[in-house]
Amino acid sequence: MAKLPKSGRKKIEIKRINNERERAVTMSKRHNGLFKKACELATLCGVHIAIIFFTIGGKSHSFGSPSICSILNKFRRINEADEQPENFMTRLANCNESRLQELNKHYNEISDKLFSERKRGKILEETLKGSLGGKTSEECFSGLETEKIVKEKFHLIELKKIVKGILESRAACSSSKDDF
Amino acid sequence: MAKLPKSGRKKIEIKRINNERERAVTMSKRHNGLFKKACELATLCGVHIAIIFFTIGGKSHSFGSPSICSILNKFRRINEADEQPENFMTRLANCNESRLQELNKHYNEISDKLFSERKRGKILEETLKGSLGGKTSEECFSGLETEKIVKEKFHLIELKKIVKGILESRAACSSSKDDF
DNA sequence: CAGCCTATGATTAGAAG
DNA sequence: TCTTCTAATCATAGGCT
Repeated sequence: MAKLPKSGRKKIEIKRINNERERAVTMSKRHNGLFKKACELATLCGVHIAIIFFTIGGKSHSFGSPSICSILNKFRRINEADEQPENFMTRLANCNESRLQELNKHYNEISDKLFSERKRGKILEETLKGSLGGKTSEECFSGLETEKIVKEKFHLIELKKIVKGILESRAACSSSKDDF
Repeated sequence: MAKLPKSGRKKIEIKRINNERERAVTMSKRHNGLFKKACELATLCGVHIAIIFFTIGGKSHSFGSPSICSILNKFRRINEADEQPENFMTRLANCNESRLQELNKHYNEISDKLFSERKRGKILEETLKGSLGGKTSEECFSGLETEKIVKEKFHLIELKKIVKGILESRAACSSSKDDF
């Protein structure tokens, strides 16, 4: 109570919280935050949105604007329009599913690393340039030139798009223009 | 060309954005933000979550962890208890299929790029160290230490394994676990 | 679990490419 | 559409009630 308010937010790693109590608190906070974001998105952009989630304990929470049912029905109509389901494919999809989650995580990691590495390169270059008094760094060593870096960047973006696409396509090969 | 941009974030009212272009931009940003939040919630708290939304234009986007259909099925079972439509999983699987091919290719590319970038950083560091006369680069800037680089390497290898695994599992995915 | 609090990390509005 | 940049707003970890 009479404690000095010293604590502030700290960076946390995005991985499962094992402490039950801590996890519950985080759940509660982020659950509210997520629904708030969804609500804002619906209002700002006029989208129809539904969110459903189940906690470890099996409780379900949902959010829907204008209503969950209308959205789920619409979703079902679109996706049921096709042919016969195949258990094999279903399993395949589920299987890939979890792997894709992993993949996405690893992708984010590697993406961060590349970013850090590039940033570091920049700092190095700046420092070097400064300490050499005007000489461009290219004159001092052979490495990747700017052009190559730009290309890398391009590939990173491409990869990001693909992963994103895969993750989004889980339900409806998304971004499909369905008219209804 | 390179003018310093003086703009910053401004408070906005949460109401429908009428300007189409502006709305699209906001949509894109907040869409990403929302899915990211959902992903974090799923990871941190182990919840199963699904998000579906439809834009004004009729495009649909979705997110699901572990998978949209498992969550919808569960939800439906709770609310109605009827049949399960998994037809679209077939399309999903086929969709992921080709994307995974792409992904693998791009992964190899980005892998190389990271390697090059790291190499470049090393060269820069060496050069810098030399030109500074003995001072270690750590004294001049913060960057990735060797240990971290090793870890990155590890992640890269892991990622590669995962991608490979996915590609190989196409025909032989045996285990599925839908614990609902 | 829900609230309050603060310092700080994360997100994003606005402008431009 | 998607990225980049900046600066300001927003969300939230950790602590306590």
